[in-house]
Amino acid sequence: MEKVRVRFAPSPTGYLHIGGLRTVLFNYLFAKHYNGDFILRIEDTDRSRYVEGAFEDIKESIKWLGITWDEGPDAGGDKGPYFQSERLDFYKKYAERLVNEGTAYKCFCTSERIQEIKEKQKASKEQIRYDKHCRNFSKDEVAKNEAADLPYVIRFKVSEEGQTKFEDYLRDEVVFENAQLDDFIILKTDGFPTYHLASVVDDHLMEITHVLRGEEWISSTPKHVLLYNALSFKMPEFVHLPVILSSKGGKLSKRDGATQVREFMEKGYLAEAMTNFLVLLGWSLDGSTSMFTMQELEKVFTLEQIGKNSPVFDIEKLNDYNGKYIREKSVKELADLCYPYMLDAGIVKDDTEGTRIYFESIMELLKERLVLLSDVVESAKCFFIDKIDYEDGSMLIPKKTSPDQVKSVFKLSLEKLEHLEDFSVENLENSLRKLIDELGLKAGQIFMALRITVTGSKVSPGLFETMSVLGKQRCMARIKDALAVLE
RNA sequence: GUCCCCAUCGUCUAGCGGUUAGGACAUCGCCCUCUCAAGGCGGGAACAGGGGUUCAAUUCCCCUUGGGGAUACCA
Repeated sequence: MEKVRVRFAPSPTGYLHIGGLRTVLFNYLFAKHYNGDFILRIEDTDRSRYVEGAFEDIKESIKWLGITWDEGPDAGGDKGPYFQSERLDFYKKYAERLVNEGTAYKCFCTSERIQEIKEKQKASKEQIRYDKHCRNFSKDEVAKNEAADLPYVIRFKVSEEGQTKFEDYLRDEVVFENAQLDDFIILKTDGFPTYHLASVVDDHLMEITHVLRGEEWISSTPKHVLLYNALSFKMPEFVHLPVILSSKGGKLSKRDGATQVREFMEKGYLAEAMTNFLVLLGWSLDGSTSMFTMQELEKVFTLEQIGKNSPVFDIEKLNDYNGKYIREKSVKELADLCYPYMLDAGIVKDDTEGTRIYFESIMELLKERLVLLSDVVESAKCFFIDKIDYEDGSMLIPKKTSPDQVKSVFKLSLEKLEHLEDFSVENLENSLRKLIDELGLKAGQIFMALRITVTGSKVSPGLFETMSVLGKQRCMARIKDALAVLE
């Protein structure tokens, strides 16, 4: 088997979409599985849609998963350049060759004229397509237009009969009637190629063996096939990956929440979770294995197990993965990952060793409870703030408990804690449980009152663990504060 | 409208003619328990419909329906 060479060819017209990242993953895994090359090529042939920063974002998003490209921007390679805007001569050469051979022609129609016929066709409910006005110009007519310096595009001359077919790896033969195809443009007025020409020429020149791309390309593949044949290029294997759908129907869009890779990074999704989630969107090993490392995936990933139905993006599942991978991290790793969120939120101001150590002890408690790294801000806040707002104090009184009972518990707790030298989880639990026994109260209620006192929330890690981490000073101060509010 | 693709629990999927149709997420119940998680145990939940082919169809073929995609001098 010849060496596998695949490419991911994004256009820098926006930040990388989550669906694009999946395409990257599939390409990469396929290449690595067969010891092949993964190439990154930038399809910047639409100057009007260029978005500043998109190129950087695409690179960063890919690298986030730990994926690198063997050839492409920054990596180099002997099939470059890897920006299509720097390869204009190639496209021009091939376009002209097609014109000379009579399989393409110059079209001098103005966009106004095209617009006009389109509207007419729309009104009479005809198929919308080019009317082939310039298709059969005589040499003289063409020469006259050229002499007049009229701007032109180059169109591919599609046969009016017959069919164009190709093999798609996932769905066998796909057939299109040529009559359905338009005389599509391959070179624009500005001398830039359209996607069709550019990708075919580049895939050939870069010796791409397999084209793994989104399913939305199926309907333009016959155009590519026509080009491959006209240019006598060897056809790559086509693998059209089903697109990721929204749970609300249709393509994944902003209305579904995050769609850009960047947003997931910022919210604190782990690359491991994203990789796992994404690879299982349309691929499965055996229907039961659900956690893979990148290395394992490289070993087991093959095309045979790719499904052909469009999967729905299920954020719940991604969240589940994220929680699982968070729990697999060491406390140290997790603390490093979470600390920037604390800094960003302004909850911790410094990055001293002391704060770090304190933060790690907090992470020990939060580890089991985080879904997103960014959740740390809300959960860890109470460990850093100076005062907790108890409002009018009513939040401190659990159901079926009187204010007096709470007050006496607080007072007695203070006494007990005062004498507690070692604020260990064990000591805290022993002494507080003993206190409740002595008073003949229900543990749940009292612990809840203390929890709210100490954390300001009804939800927290274990009370004794939390108090132990907070330390004697803070706990006592907060109970005193709470007591003051109740008095 | 036209063309193309797809079709197993709510979701991701296993299944590649004969299975009590399996797993995961979500959901529900129970256990653990100071709340919330995590964890453990258990429950409900699917072959879109109709024709064929076959001794036998979830599985192969056709139609219908449903969903998706494409219809640009965008990729």
